[in-house]
Amino acid sequence: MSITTRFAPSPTGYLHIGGARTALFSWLLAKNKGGHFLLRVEDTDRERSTKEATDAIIQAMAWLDLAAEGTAVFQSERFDIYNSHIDKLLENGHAYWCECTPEQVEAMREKARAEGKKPKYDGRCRERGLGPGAGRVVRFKTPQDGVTAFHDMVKGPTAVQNAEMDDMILRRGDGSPTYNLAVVVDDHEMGVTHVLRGDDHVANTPRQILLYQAFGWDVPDFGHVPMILGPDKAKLSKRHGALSVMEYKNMGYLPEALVNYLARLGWSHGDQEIFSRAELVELFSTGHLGNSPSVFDIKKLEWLNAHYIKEAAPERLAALLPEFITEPEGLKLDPAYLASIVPLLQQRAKTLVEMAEMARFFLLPTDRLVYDEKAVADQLKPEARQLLTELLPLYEAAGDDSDHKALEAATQAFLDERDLKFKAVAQPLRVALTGKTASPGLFETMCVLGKGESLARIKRALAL
RNA sequence: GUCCCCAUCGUCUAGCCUGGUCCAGGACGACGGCCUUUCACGCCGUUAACAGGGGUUCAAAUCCCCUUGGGGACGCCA
Repeated sequence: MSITTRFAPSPTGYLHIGGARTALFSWLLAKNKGGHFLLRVEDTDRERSTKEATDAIIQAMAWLDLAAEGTAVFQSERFDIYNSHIDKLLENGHAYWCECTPEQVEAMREKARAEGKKPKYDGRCRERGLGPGAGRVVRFKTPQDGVTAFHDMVKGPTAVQNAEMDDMILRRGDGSPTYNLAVVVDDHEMGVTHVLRGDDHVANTPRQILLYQAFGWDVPDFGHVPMILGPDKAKLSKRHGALSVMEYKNMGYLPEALVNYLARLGWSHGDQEIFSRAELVELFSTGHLGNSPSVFDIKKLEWLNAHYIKEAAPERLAALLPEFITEPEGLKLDPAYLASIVPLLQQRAKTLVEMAEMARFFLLPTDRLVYDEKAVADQLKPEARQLLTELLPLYEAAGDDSDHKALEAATQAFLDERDLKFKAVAQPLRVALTGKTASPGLFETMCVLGKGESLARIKRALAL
């Protein structure tokens, strides 16, 4: 039998790391079983939900390649459906009208807290047989004894005393449905068979199961994924830095690196660290989801990103690079040129931001190349200048399409004649070509720059 | 406060269900080395954990209990 999973974010902000991970796990669970993955936007709270957030979430999921099937379900468009279901519960005696005000309920909770008990609504309208009325809410008649149990896909057998739960509100005073009601109705109507969500929802699960039972519906399988923590082991939050998935995009991470990292955070398959998307789909199972919270480690993400940068096609990276280049005016940014630079940087850059910085000296026209003062002072001393001057005709004589090996051989021969070590010219030449003391291989760099540009740079350096 | 959950190297984790093959394996990081025209890559090595205490057992990281520590939930938010 085919399964259906879903991701159900609330559009009150961007897609954050934790949400992205549950979306990924839900997506993987569906794909692993050849099932369906759906998206539902939980925007019943009109105050806090925005169109921008909805778009941002969908965009982030697309970036991670976690697209859902069909079009998203918007809860805000389904209030009539929820209300008709609430009516059914009212009719079959599983729900009742309550006229207590928020203040009164708060007072009850305070009282319970003061007595050292769990703060709950005390059920005082439960048997009053009230009908509809302005400002009145509909509450669920939670069984007062017994246990609600379920088998969590991640945590295993789980049970909650019904007495721990109070009579939750299903319909607010303004007529809008609440989260638990809407979720149950939608999951049922969307045919959701497996619900994978954050740990913070565990307490909702028994309430929702009670609703399924009141409706007489099949209960889906539930799984609760532990949270992601910051380096201080507290819940991951803004003060830990980037939370939004798209911020990682902007920091130069590749989507496959983030996906691999997230997959491995809380899930494992033996000792394997690197997973292609196909492997993830094939190997994923909820049985190997961990059940303790994990700390987000940017260093490991960086390592994975470096790995995927090395593996990526240069053309793809070249296409992504321009948006990371600061002050691009007057820079040489044509795709073919960028694609020739990228292979020299793939072994060196951990992010596209770094790659863009490293690429900069390639992109600047000769007259705008920035020479590091200390590098010039240290490396372009008179003897070094003399050598570069003598080297110039050698490079001028080289063919336009000389490969880097030929250039290196020519340089080596020049040095051999003078009984000099390679080191005698390496750093001076590097500074002349790049303005810096650190760069990709000299001759590869010269080949990418081209003969004309390389010569011009050496000449400019000699004139400094 | 009440209820629930969790607990292996600094971090992610394997192992735990089905006790012995674990003086606990892998990876990231850190540190050291090799390679080397710089920076990187790569390669090699070092570092470092079963939270504590009781049981059960011939044998416990693995099972049970307690303690401690951490987290979550208790909304007319989702």
